[in-house]
Amino acid sequence: MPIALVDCNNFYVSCERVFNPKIARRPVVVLSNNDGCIVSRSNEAKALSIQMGLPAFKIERLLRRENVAVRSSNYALYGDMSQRVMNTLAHFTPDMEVYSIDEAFMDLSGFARSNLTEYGREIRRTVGQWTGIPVSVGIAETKTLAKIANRIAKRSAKVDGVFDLTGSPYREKALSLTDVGSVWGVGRRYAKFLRKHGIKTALDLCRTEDSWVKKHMSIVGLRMVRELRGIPCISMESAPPAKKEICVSRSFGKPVRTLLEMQEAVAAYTTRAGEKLRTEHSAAGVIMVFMMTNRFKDEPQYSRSTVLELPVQTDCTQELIRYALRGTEMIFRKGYGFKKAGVVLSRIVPAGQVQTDLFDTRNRTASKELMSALDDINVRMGRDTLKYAASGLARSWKTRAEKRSPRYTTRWAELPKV
DNA sequence: TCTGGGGTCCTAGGACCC
DNA sequence: TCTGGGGTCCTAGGACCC
Repeated sequence: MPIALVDCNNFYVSCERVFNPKIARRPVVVLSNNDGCIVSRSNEAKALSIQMGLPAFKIERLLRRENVAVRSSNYALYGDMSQRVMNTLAHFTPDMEVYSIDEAFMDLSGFARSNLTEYGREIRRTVGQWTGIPVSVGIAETKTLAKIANRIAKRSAKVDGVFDLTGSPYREKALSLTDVGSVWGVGRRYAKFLRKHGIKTALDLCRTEDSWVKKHMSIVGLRMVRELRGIPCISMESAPPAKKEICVSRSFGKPVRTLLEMQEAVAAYTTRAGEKLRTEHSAAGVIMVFMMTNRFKDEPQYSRSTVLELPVQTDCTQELIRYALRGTEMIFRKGYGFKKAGVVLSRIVPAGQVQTDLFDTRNRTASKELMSALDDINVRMGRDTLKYAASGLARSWKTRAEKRSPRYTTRWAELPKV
């Protein structure tokens, strides 16, 4: 059962380049929210040894000296480009799993008899032509091996972006060239632990005894090792399961010091969480609010959260905000400079299976109609066209994004001009 | 001045039940 | 001296992913 992993190269940077060919040859980086850390790098930027996740302010001089193009994150653009890529991929197989914003697994079972490398090249060519985004394709018997094949496809100049490992005599060779820390499912902690026990490559891990793996890395680790041996243990998920938690949190553009500002921010995050909840057609029974100071600053620290139970599971923003504001008031303390806050919705059920309450006084039909009218308008006219006053107008705490490119594909006013 | 955001799964241990 | 056995449910914490 061959599986392909298609992964966009340097995805955020590639999106920026599609609409701005001038930066096609320059080193480019994209920053996280608040223009904080490096989250995407062009190959030229990687060649300058700019590390993933590095705070941008620490390498300001280097960025200037090397004439690196720096962009804020533009999620509206990346989300839309991602959809275009996924729509394109859907032409090539009936069975695929969108794994993240820039990756998809594709079941190629029906194509086992054809030349998979050739098919991979066609996928790559088509995505490039239709969207402008360069992708790499790795093909193998399991997801974990497809990940490794993809990594080789990206790195080796010889294979030109497509690498098929199915039934390959090179599997052992490929595994021996893969650092154990690069295996899908091995994070920093496990990598350190494994190296300490002399397991340095994917091949070493592949040859480790089941019982040892199970004991030290649980059933999850065992699945991973089996996958390395070519035994599929992680299946394709064509429809994403409903979310069990919905979290919206942000760092503030500047420290928040007053309860009013904090409540505005929490109300705004709750609004977003409610929107997510409704696109899932779900309702939540619990809301958690949290806030924290800046742990990198040598200042008094404070971090707290509180959990509020809703009397009836709901998807109504108004109701969620009321509880969120109450929670905010409970845990807010004056005298601190807050850096970040957020809300987490949980105990989530399908909206149609809400457990009703005999003493419930709310008019649920009316609020349902209100929410769907609100969502309609905001989808059609742009986010926050209508918003709750509780989320504030000035929004002094807003996330910084000083170098954001236009939202070329999702706002009429920002369409590229030719 | 300046350090991201959003998820999932598994396990151990406690509470509780008979 | 000596204090059962087996099960479920829930939560916190730890690991991972992008």
